[in-house]
Amino acid sequence: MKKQRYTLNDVARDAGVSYQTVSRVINDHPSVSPETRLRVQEVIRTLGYRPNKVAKSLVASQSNTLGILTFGISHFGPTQMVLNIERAAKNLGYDLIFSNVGQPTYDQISHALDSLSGRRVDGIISISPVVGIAYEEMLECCHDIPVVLIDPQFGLEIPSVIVDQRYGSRLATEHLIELGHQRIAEICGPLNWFGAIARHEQWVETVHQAGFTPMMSVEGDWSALSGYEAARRLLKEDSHFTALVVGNDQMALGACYALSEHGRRVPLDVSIVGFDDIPEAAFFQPPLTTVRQEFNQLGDIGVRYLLELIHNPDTPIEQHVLCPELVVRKSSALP
Amino acid sequence: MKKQRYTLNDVARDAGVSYQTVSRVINDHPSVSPETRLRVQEVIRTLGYRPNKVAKSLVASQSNTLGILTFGISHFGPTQMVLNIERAAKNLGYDLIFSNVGQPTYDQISHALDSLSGRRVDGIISISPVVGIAYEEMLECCHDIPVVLIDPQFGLEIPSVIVDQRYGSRLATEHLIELGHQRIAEICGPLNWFGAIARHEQWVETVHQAGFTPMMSVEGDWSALSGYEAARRLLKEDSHFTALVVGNDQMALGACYALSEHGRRVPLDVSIVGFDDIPEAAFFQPPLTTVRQEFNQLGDIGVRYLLELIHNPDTPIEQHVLCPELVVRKSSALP
DNA sequence: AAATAATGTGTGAACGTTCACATATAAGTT
DNA sequence: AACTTATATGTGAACGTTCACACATTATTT
Repeated sequence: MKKQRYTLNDVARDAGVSYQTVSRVINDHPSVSPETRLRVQEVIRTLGYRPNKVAKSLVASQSNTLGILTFGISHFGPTQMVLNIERAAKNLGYDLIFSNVGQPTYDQISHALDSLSGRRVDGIISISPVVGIAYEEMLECCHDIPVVLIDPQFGLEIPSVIVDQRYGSRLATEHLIELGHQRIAEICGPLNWFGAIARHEQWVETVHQAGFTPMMSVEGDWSALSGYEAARRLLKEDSHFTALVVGNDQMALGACYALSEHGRRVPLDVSIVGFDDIPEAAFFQPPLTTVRQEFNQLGDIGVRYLLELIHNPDTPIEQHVLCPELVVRKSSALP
Repeated sequence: MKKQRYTLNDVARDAGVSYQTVSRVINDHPSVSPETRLRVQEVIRTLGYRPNKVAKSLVASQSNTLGILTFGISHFGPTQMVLNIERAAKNLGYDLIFSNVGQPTYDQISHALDSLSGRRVDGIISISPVVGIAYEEMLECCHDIPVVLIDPQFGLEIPSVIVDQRYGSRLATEHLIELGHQRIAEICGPLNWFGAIARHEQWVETVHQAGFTPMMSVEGDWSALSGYEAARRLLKEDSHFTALVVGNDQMALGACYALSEHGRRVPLDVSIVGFDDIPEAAFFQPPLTTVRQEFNQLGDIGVRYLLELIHNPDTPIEQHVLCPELVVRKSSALP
């Protein structure tokens, strides 16, 4: 009943050669005569034989598999990156084992890494924008498997790819200041995210540098709902702002809604700048001025870097930095 | 330099037992004396030994791995499902190999399936809302690996989990008709998606059943941009509609934008109903009336069903059907 | 003509596990 | 005292590959 899985030996028997010859055919080894090669290929086709990659991995002690570790991919950025990483990996002959971690606790992370390490992945790419465990502890769990971090803390001596969040935040805030805004409030992302911290700190700094005082800042969780609630709190407690820097586009949407609920028009009464440039941002009402991050590139570069590390352990450790860019639309205007 | 990977034998040597005993300790086999067990566990800890799952898979000819096949997860639904499937699988001790297929062509799909099958995944869960290859061909590629389809065509004798799209579409259209709308247009999803087809057909049917004639229908690609463009075409070519059924929430956002650009107010001049209930939909302006789909449940049920099929091949083949539900907000009103 | 090189093919071992046994000791039963 | 049963441990084989060789055969050089 159960359909038999064929092996090298089955093919070898049918083709009248040894298993080694079949192996050579599969791996495109040159020293096989054209006739034999053809005959073997024919048998492979008729039998529907597929090489067992598990066995291959065992003997080669490399799996042609990459592990990807994420900390919640419900957000736009991580999702995009997972997709791009998968594509980049597939193009280079690697499969992807996907592991998401609900809470960035030591236990959960080390368990996930153990699992990947047990599967003998050749490398791990970790989308770790969250304050979780120290990189050293992470490496500990991975033993000698190379790891590339995406979007971790800025300035670490770790193989990683990051977006210059401070630069992006400065772009957003300076844009508002140049328009003439002086009373700028903020809705920031969860402050256990490196990116959220960096943007928040830079917002404070940029406002100060312009000679003004930062107004109130409320923390959201990236969701539109939290943006809505944050904006309501802002309106209640420190409502004289004329501009609002928001940690991502979804929260900006929620904030817009809260503002219009209170009769504050965007951008006439309040200017708003978001972050990410999700595809929908251009169709918000009004279309959202935002800071674009090239998530696709992040993923691509990350995979490429990881493969370099795998194939040559002496690849220098560095932090690839990408620059975000300001996209001006209609949600920001003169005060 | 290269850190040695330890094996059963290394642990056995250090603990002064045979490799088999170590194996027993790892697999919680009962017949190991408490002292020996403790001693072995101690050695495992100090050595930092991790069992090689590749070797285990080889001998057990099962990998504790599930393959997940997607056809573009940039959309909200698939993304949610991948996350949930991963969580459900992890809870049950399975890892996930993630494979995304750019274009649903036979070559790409069969290549992806070959790859999964070569990795000896125990089962495959395919988020296949797209007219791709026939299920029979798919099974062909998978040999005897169980497959569960998520969101495929309705009414097939295939292990699958689907949302009753026709029911959802009827909900949306009837809601508009009950409000008094007679001239209802549509922006549908790409018509190579089963869900888009079902919703479209049901829209036509429901409008007819009410005694009216369906107005123009334009096809989008699920993106807000395509919704915008579709609405503009609608406004240009058949503009007397008072209501609009849109294939998903993103396109609805784009459509709203196009309408307000043309001075048509939502819902005063045109009512709009979307699909999906993405978390942002409640914060559109106006908040979007939409049909909610429980993507989380889809994933959960899919995994559970797949595992049943894996453990008991005689599990009856069925199509789990989930019902969507209408969420009425402010984008729909009396004409 | 003999020595060397290139080509095609086959053999044994290894990768790190688990499975099916075999064995040894201790404990319980007739 | 002799048989059965239970417990704890060890041994050989197997999973399906690849690697490092060894061995023919043919082609090329000296």
